[in-house]
Amino acid sequence: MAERLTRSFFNRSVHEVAPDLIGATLLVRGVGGRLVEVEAYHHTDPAAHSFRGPTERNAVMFGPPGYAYVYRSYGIHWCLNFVCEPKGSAAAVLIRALEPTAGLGVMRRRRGTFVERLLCSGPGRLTEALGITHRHNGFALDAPPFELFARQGDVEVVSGPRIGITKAVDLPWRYGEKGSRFLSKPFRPEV
DNA sequence: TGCCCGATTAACT
DNA sequence: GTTAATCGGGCAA
Repeated sequence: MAERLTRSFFNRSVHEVAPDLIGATLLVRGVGGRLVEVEAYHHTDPAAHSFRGPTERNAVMFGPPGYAYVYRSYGIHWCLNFVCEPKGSAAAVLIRALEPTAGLGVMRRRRGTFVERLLCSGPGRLTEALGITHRHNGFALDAPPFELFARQGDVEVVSGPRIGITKAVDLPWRYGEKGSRFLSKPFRPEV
């Protein structure tokens, strides 16, 4: 079995952690799969929730690494982040897509679709499929209901601009598995 | 208190 | 390609 990711895994630069998460396995109560797409955010980054300092919503981002930051998006969806870097950096990785490997039936029921590639291909879809809500905000990532396992074998990681933001749009802080069918959007082919 | 808008998605044309 | 759904956060007043 793959090695479990501990909190020390997250106590590094968000730009080291983000690509290292590609290919790792995330389970929530046994439901989940291989991460194929994430984005990095940092307090010096105008697109980050933490850019303007701590607030009630983003408090977890300012805490220690290895915890889940969950926020409401567009009044409709939940989005899951992993807090990174030493306490105070206010850096986090947005979990955008995964390749389903466990609990497919549960995910289909929660999502209301049988199309496998639409189960977890997008941050809002992923949280719906895994049953993640605001209740998970502030939870440790190395304790139930979360389980995280390091990737096994080689994974080809590509990067590019982040999706759905209007500030710092050119920073290539989106990371994903090259060629995965489970990305929320394809990466622009390298020149 | 009021107003604008967003780390999205699905259903349209 | 365009747009409605839906609502809390953050900031101006």
